Amino acid sequence: MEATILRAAEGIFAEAGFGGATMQQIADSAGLPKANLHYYFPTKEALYRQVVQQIFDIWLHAADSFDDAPGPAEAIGAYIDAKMEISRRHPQGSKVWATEVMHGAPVIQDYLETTLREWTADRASVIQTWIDEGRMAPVDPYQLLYMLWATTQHYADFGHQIETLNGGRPLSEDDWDRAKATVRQIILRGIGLGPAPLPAQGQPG
Amino acid sequence: MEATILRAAEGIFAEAGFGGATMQQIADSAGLPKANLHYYFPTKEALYRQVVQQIFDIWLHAADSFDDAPGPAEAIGAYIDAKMEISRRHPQGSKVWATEVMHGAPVIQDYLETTLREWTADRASVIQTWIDEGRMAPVDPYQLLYMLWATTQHYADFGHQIETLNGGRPLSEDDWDRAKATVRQIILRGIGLGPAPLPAQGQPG
DNA sequence: GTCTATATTTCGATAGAC
DNA sequence: GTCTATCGAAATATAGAC
Repeated sequence: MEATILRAAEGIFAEAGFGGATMQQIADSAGLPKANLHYYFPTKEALYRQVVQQIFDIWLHAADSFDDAPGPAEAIGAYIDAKMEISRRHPQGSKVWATEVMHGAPVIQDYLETTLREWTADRASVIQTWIDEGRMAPVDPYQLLYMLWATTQHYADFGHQIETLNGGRPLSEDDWDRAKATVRQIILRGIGLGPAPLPAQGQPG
Repeated sequence: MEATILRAAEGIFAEAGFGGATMQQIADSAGLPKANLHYYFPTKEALYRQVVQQIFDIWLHAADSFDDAPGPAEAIGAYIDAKMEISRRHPQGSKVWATEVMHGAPVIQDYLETTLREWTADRASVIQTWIDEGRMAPVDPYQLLYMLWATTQHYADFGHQIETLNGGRPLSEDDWDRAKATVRQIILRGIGLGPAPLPAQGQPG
């Protein structure tokens, strides 16, 4: 029963944000009277907190793809694939997270300052080691991580815009494959792990 | 007077979203009685529409950097710089736009289907021409544009998260320079317009 | 044009029967 | 555990004096 409510709440919070969502909408979406929500979750904020926490856990699990790889190309490539797949399968959760952060993380600020900060520092350290060993191009590890998050989550958070630019149709299987491949290709080549660049050309002007 | 209200509204809408923002908050932020807002803007939605439209115009102006350049490296590099600068100077506007799109663009769907669709198709066509002429690596132009939007706007939309991971301090001048340089470097090298990749190495496993 | 006061609606949350 | 009915607070929007 909690799961039913959480699923409905995730969708409504993603569509309307915390302030815009109403308990009535969530109750209707879950097919329950409004009072039942308050039976399982004392307040609207408690329900919201659970929804955000769910998404945070999904993010953290994507780290496994990163940690289990032998080198930078495999690690970052697999991480991109994992994050893209999450954007595809849990777009609503990603939107709830994005909205929460954009509003200053009033509910999950403590997670940002503890779990996420440690997670990020650890991976940045691994990336720096690869750079020091000459296994990838020297780039700021934090900015690289931000780019990975930005590019992959964009397909969830801005999915509506992408769908509109795709002729109003959801991305097909092929569209998703092409998106994944392009992100992987540009990022990996961008950090020195791809094919050779084009030969220099004279540019007018 | 309209400008004062719009400036205050942008901040409140960015912090709380459309549903979470109240006319009272906007009035307080603007230093006006609530009734005056309704004198200049008939409804909350009309005020919100103006705020979103303002941001949309700022986005479109960033296209000048793209259009005025002689080739792909200059065009995309200048576009990244322009978009990063917008993220720095107008982070609230970017957040309002992001929230609007995440909620399904209920107010500006027509802009997505007309102006943005045409803008995107035009630039994708230019990129495809550069690819056909061998002036940059063959990548899906739409996915490249999405990556440019995602990476640059991330610094505005997720600015709070970045600031938290930056030790709770706003990005310094140097931080912004490093961010800009990293994004430019990775993207440009990622589309074949940078230095050579690292020599292939044996990877364990 | 600007303000105070208020009408009207809708929200989150609860009471209490079953 | 589940429902109907409702309370009290807060929201948008307006009326009307100045």
